[in-house]
Amino acid sequence: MPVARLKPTDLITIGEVARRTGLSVSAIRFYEEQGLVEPLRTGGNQRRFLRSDIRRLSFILIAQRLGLSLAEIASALASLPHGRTPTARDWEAISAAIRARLDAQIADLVRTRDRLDGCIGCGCLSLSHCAIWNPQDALGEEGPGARKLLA
Amino acid sequence: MPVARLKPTDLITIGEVARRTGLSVSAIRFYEEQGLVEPLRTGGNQRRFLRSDIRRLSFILIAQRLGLSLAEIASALASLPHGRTPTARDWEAISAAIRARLDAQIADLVRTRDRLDGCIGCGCLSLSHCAIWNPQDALGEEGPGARKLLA
DNA sequence: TTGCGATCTCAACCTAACTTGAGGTCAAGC
DNA sequence: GCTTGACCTCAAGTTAGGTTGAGATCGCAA
Repeated sequence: MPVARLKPTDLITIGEVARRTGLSVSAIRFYEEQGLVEPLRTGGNQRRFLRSDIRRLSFILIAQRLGLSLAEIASALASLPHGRTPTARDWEAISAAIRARLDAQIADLVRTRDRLDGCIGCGCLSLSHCAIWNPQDALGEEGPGARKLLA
Repeated sequence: MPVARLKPTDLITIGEVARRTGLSVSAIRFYEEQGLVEPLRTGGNQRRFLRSDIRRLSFILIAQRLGLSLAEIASALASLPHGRTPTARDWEAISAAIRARLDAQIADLVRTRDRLDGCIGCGCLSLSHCAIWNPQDALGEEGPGARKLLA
């Protein structure tokens, strides 16, 4: 089977990629530095991207939007064959993990909100018996570990 | 009316405050630097906290937990009479705002999750008609502005 | 009065995700 | 062939929320 040759028109400059993805040029360069994309180079050392890179970058934006860090996205992409942009099947696997994460975040926020509501109602602050001031259970974790609240 | 004198036993060292709040000593110093607490000083320049400072710090922890930045917390506390720790009434006002914020966050996450579910089901990635790849409406904002997704 | 743990200040470092600037090169149109 | 806008690299800066370390001082208790 003949391998399709790269027509010059298939190669996209970084500015064009930026325009099409909404990313800044510097962000794209940064993503390359992080190993998230690997553009080709011209003889003059300028980056040239493939169409699939745009999808790849869009995927990164979405995954980021869903709460993954660049490091996590990188490792998700790294598990795919070199240079491949996720297919539907890949996406299914990745998204299942993301889904679990979203569920947890939502549950956590809802729990917090309920607690807050209770607190507004009870008008405490007199402390020592307020759910939000005195959370026994793990209130999720987004900082450096849970903190004891209240002296 | 006689002003209550500060008995030495009412003054708390930073280490003690750390123990009682679960904060690190360095975090407490950092909070002072940010204007969130204003401990007294001994003749030897060591910090001495009031009991109310512990509540104040606990309030900070809770507000942080609820998603406020230190800057926001600072401005919330700044609107109170100098050095006062929020009372139930203050708390009610502040928490109403926080509540709205939580609601928005939850709604956003739920919307995202639903979208993700649709996407898993539709098995797309062929793009151009996928809700998550093509979000028209504002997908919330936690970065430097919304991005166009998809080329 | 001496020992020593707790504190002090100040500066530097940390992560994440980028941006900004300086100084230099590429490439396409006229 | 020249101009000009787009690109290049590399270093440093940014924000948030702190931590870490050095070197000096406090203050309580024996």
